[in-house]
Amino acid sequence: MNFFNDLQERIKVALEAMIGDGTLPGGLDLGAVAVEPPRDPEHGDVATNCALVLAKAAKMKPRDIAEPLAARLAEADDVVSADVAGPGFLNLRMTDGFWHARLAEVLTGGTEYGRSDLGATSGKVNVEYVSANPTGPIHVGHARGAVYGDALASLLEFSGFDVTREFYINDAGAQAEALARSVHMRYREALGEDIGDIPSGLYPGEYLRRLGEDLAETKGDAWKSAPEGDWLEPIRSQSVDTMMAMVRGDLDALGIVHSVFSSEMELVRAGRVDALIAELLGRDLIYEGTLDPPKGKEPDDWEPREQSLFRATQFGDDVDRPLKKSDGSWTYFATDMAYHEDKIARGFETLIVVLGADHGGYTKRVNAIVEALAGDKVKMDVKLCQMVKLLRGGEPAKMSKRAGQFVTVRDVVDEVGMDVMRFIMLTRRNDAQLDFDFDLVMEQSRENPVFYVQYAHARCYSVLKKTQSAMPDVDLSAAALAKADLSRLTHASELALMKSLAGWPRTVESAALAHEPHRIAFYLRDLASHFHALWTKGKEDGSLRFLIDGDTELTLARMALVRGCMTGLAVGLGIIGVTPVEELR
RNA sequence: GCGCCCGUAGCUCAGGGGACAGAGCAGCGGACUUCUAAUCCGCAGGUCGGAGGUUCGAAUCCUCCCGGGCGCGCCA
Repeated sequence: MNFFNDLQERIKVALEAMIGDGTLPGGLDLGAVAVEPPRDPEHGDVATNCALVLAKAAKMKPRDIAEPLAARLAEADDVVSADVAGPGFLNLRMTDGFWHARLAEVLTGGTEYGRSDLGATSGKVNVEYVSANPTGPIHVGHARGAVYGDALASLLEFSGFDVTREFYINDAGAQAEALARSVHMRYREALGEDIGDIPSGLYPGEYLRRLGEDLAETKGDAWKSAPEGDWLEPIRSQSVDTMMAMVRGDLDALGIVHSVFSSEMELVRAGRVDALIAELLGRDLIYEGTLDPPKGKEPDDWEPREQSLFRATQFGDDVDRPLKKSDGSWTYFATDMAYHEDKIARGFETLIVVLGADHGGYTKRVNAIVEALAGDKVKMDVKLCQMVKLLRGGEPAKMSKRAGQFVTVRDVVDEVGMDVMRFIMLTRRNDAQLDFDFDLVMEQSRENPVFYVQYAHARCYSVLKKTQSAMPDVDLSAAALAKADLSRLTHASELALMKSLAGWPRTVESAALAHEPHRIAFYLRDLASHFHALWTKGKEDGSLRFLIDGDTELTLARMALVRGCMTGLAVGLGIIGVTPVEELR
């Protein structure tokens, strides 16, 4: 369906024919031949650099390759012209009929338009995202990674990859214990004790009060002054479960559902960390050694300590990494090694991990793990999402009503809605910082991309509805419109819209391969722009309106274009999880 | 000190080996009184942070420098 691929095939066939008749020497590598939209639409519809790429190996001037190739390609019925330009580019211009055929594909494709089997042979893909500590509600800072990961997973699925959406629960570390201690304090509080301020290092959030109260109800004062060893584990376990239920609820408010939740604690309990470390010891990838303190930022309490270290430097990391804390428990890194080993054992061939930018320093480490465990058999891609700056009235929004609290995803979704939250999070590349302006995102104007795109979709819906009531007898279903006489669509603005729609499969493919779902959001804004332009043309020139009294045939052709556009918008919005609304309030 | 990310129009950002570097906002000038008003068109705006290098060709790849962000054992 990606017509650039089809044309690439045609060009290769033509090149091979030229090799066959001696115009070109044999043995050329056609792999570097690119077929893509020219930067400047004035140059044509499709451009290829093949003459430039092949010139050296063929020992020919680019033009001597491009001109006979152009002559061959120009013979095709759907090619208007094939011109050699600039240093040796070959530009193709396609007939209107070619674009009409693309529009028909949109209509017959429907919600599947642009779906491909691109990833069918790539093996299983694991997308791990959010993976927030189960110690409280989801913070707005997590939302970007959540939306990014979710949209990326959808994008990959749409492109034929076998995708698993995974959440890693960090329930075995010090944070989970701090949660348990915090809940224990709330429990004592519920029993009437004056606990004063929650000590630093513990979680002061009000949301833990309820857990303390529940404990007081079920346990009475049994754990009130009992030693920590009696209650730490049961409270940890129970609190993590409660927090995870809350986290899932928060994610649900964002329209995000993971299919696999992996528990760090379960890996530890199943002995997976010990087993892996034994294996790595056997491979001499773990040794006893002492680390130097980091230069330039030496911690005050640094004590040289001989400990077990993983030879991460053999796999591109900057230093070897410790496996045990001084209290004997595993470091985060040690259990994460076991977690990645587990993912690999489950048969994933591509691992994508979405992290906040503040975890950037972890990238090399996790790459080192995967390389050590799977070599180049498993591809690892750590995606960092930069921070989101919340703005209100141009000023930084208050991140806290009071110290210790934070803006939750739930708060923001309640205020602006899921669609706005999701779309805005994809209006920047993941590695660029993002401003989230509460005033702007609620505005109904062109400046607000969510509104702009949804408005285009609503306009499509509206004009179809209007036409149906004006012409009750016509069939405006996609299947019927695909058979309309599309040759009536000849205006430059109509063709521009069809070309934009025809570019969708290529956009999806490239976004999927690059792991960049923001390209979908940018595409949608561009598609919407073409539609709005055509709409306004109809206001300036009555003959360009979609609904033409007395010319049912033309009206049907234009309805096909409108429905095609609506389909394109809906499919794209679907991938990023935004509702294609039928009307605006 | 070291590592990673970023530096593109006044502002916010696309483009990540190809042709004259694009869009939105802000500025200026127009169109549209409606198939839902919030839409559209045009003008103006640039040493792609700087300097070298690779290449037929560099905003894009490499090296160094400058500037900003993040991180740098027993947090995750």
